[in-house]
Amino acid sequence: MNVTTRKEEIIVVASRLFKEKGYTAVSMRDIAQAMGIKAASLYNHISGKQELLSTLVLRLAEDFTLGMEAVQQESGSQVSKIRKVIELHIDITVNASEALAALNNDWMHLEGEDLHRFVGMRETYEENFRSIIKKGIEAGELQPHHPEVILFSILSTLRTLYLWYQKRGKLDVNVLKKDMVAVLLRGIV
Amino acid sequence: MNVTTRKEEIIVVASRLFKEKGYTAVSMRDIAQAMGIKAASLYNHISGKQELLSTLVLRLAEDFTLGMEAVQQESGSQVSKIRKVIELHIDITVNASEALAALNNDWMHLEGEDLHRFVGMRETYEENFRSIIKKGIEAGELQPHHPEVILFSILSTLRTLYLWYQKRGKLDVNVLKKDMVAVLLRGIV
DNA sequence: GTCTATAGGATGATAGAC
DNA sequence: GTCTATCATCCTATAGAC
Repeated sequence: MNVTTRKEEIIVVASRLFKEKGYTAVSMRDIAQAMGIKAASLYNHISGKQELLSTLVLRLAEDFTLGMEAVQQESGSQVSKIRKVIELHIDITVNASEALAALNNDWMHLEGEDLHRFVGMRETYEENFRSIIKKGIEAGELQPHHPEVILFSILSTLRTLYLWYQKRGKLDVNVLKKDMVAVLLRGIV
Repeated sequence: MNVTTRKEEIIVVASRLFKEKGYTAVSMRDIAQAMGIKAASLYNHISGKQELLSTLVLRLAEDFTLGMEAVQQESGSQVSKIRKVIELHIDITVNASEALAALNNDWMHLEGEDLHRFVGMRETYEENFRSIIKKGIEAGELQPHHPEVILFSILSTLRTLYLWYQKRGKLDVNVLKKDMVAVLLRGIV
């Protein structure tokens, strides 16, 4: 049985093209050609180009939001929560590396309420992460560096993992999680 | 005296707009409007939109290439070379944070020989960095993690620093260097 | 150095036939 | 569900006046 609708096919093809050239540089004709149909036919399945972007970005943003909420409700140490966040990013990267490009690079082309919702979700996510780091410093679990530097250095690595995972992605996911946690938490020296 | 030519003004304005919306989403009309002139007038100073992109990207790529060559010729430990590379990225970020967006996100819109040159420079840069890390592991200066994980985690943080520097950039550059080196080398735990 | 006017083509999207 | 035909608009770039 085929559980993949035509609409979902279009979204998958679009995410691949968006990753390669960016949302603005991809035309509806490009997407249609990659599917072997004409551009006009796309509009039988989707309302327009914007819907493709907002579907890709908001879906993923919700995954991150739900994942972070789950981590926040755990009872372990702050370091174990950070480890869970790292694993969350790796899991999402492995499952949706194409769509992550849109989330990272093309979110600013969202319009109206979609843009507003995304920015809100991203801010909440960062604030939750920041809170874990601050508590970790207070509890003496983390080095007393500037919390923003810690937050940024971890988050920037995790956010761009998708760029690197496909190219060098021969590593087993569990090995990757183990090494990434070690490098990000304990450094390299 | 005014050392800023009209052409340089256009490049600066374009880099700001490219950072905000991406190369493809910025029109010549946008750039002209931001300068208070008409689009056609831009062509008296530049050959076209492509020239703006290739100037921004290749200029910076050369800065990184020269900086890396200087680091490679130093005589210190591998860790001290990594520290120098981190400082190189921070210096360039502070001086050209707008243009870094084009280098990171829009290099794929370069054409012909410019694209080829950029990709070559980037590969050489990564190869040099990888070589420092491998020597560091061999010499026992660095933890024996997968070299690619170390390379990626440092480089992804440094490459996206420009996104974060402007927002939270109240930190003194020397404090930032110190904290960034500490976090990237020694971790946070 | 900037303007108006415009060429020549690409773009997102719709209407209506099959 | 896909097609052809088309619209209205936007795009980069050029020509030529001032």
